[in-house]
Amino acid sequence: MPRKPRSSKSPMVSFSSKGEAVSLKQLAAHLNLSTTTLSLVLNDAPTAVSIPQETKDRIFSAARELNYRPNYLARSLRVQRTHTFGVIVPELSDGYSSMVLNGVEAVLSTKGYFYLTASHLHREDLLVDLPRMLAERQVDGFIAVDTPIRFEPNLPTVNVSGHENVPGVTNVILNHQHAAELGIGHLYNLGHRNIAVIKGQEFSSDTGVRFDTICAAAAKRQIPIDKRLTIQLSGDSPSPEVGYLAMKSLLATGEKFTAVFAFNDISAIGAIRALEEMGLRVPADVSVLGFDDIYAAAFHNPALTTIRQPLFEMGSLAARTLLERLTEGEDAGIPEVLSVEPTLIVRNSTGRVTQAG
Amino acid sequence: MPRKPRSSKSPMVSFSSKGEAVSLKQLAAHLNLSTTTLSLVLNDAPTAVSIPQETKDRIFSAARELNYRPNYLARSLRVQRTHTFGVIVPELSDGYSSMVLNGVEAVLSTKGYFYLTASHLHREDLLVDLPRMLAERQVDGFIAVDTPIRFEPNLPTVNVSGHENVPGVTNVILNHQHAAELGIGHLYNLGHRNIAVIKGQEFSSDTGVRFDTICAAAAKRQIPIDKRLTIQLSGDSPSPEVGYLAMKSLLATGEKFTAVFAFNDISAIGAIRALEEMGLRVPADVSVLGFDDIYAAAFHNPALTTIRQPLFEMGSLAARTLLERLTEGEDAGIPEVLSVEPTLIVRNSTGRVTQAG
DNA sequence: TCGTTTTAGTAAATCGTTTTAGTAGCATTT
DNA sequence: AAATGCTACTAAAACGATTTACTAAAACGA
Repeated sequence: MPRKPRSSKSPMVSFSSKGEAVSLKQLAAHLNLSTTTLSLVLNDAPTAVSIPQETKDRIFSAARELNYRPNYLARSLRVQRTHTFGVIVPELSDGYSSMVLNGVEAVLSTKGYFYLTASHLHREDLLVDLPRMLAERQVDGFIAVDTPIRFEPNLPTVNVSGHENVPGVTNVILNHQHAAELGIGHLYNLGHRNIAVIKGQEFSSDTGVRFDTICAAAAKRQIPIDKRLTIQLSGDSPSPEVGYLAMKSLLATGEKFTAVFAFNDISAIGAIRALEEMGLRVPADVSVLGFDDIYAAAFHNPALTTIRQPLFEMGSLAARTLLERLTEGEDAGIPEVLSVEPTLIVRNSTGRVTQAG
Repeated sequence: MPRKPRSSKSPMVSFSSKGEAVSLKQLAAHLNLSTTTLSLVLNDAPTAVSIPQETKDRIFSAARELNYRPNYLARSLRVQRTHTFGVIVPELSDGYSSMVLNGVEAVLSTKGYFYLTASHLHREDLLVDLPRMLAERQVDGFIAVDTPIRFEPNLPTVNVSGHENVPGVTNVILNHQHAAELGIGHLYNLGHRNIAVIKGQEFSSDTGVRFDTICAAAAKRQIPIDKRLTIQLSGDSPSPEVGYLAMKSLLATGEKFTAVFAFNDISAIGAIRALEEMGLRVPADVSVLGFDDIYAAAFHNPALTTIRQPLFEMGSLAARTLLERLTEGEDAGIPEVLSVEPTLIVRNSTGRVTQAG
């Protein structure tokens, strides 16, 4: 039985080779085949073995000629998978998130995945709304970066630098104890005994462990961290200013110290600025130790000695883990914690202690 | 005619309040209403005036109770709009792109839009493949950042720092002439007459204009840029190293100069490192002028004098423009060029010339 | 009382795919 | 000659919304 005439589309060459998108249905009409056949052939489905090569070639060349582009929306709706992740970060331009994202993207791009980015800016409302909105867009999973989990993780989730123990969430974390050992050990070996510590902002998920492990490493060496030499960052600007202000206020107390263990490179840079403004040279008078090893660290003046976090690797590990959880299924149990190792990078912002503080 | 029995779903209270997603169909069955009615009410369609408030309330509260979440995929497929943009950048962690993205996101998040990010890494294949893949995912438009357009822009496109004249593409660009005037003017006023220039990498879209406008501004002041004092960045690392290497090789030539106009802050920082390694003080012996005003610029040592590009604003302008092109329709004609103004930020890396170079 | 309008909805088509369950025709067994 | 198996396909039902084009009943107007 002949199909009902399709408004005479078939014989026309119709679409210009560089024209608008043509749908599978149009392509099928053009070829006098069913969309079923086209779909099977184009996706190289197992069933397609019975389709003769000649037909396949016809389909392929027509697809090329009419510039057929599958509509991912329709496909995703049908197969219930979007090949898209939702990535939630505090902020984009802090140097930290973008390094992690780089690692995420390096992995995803090789697997045909894309990701939607959303910044929560430390706002509680966004911490619950963004995941919901991303879920409505049917992302296959979440990657959170330094972000508290304020949502029911009913989708596979990996949190980079997450310290909460949420069922269903895999945490990718630095070996903080090792990091503290490296940092305090380095300063200790240089002769420092009065070490100031710049704590992270309250909202940063690393703040707690970072400080605790540093205190433990110091106590272990009989040089407990003095409360009066501890100062906390405040304000959520991603600029060194927060470190600058923190150091200013520490200096104002008049307490003596020969070294500073900063929460991150950004605040270390700010702290150095404050120290130099007071006429203190780095590292001659005060050593400053950073954390993270962002690009700027190596080229700061003085070049920053720092504890390197492998941010790119943490991002790619997060992405690989999420992909695995998706393809392997969760039956095998989901990993709770994946740990990566820090490295001490010695540059010029730390030095041997000269006179007692 | 009664609908065929639906495996007895209707009377059960079924889904737990915090359960899996329920579809509109299920919600409708639960309420003994049609999906049509629900859709009209939930979307507050004009037709819904005839639905009594009582029914509306029933729908709203059931939606809340059963935790109804519209499936954006299905909706987008139907309405042919995804409220999603594709954003194409060279690389994420160069400090530049992420600032622009920040601006983009600030605007999009208030409008219910999301975006997919893709990095082309200056690879020709990705420059043509990524836009196609994003188009298959039915993005509503493109925002490109410092990216050559290697695709038929059959979707509304805005290019930040684009200098090609592609029909259908709106370019958001800095007023380069003004920028060059500010920079050269500043150095000239400080007494500099022998100014070295660090050109950008070949792949950067600003490289050409930046250099030409600088030369023009210098020529206008009778101090034409000497070819032997011009050096070009090479390599696509986003670290200051490229600037360091460039300055090293310039210094190796033995040519004399009292100031350097760098392509951007990153390369300025690298150049300063190279200069200081040679025992030249900045700014006492050589002034260094940066470009962009990334976060690190203010806290570098010495703090960078630089030409500020309003990157955040460029991103948000791009996003606003794209949204407008979408809602207004293209009938009114599309803007070809939107220009933003640079600012001179004077800090400590430039100073009055002391002895003739 | 008859015709019209309003009210309160609904059935079915649609978006562009994938996938399940066939089927018609031919060749090969038994 | 009936049964079986292959080959080369296809019809129709998903996926989960939106939207067009209705309709039955009630209210209203003359």
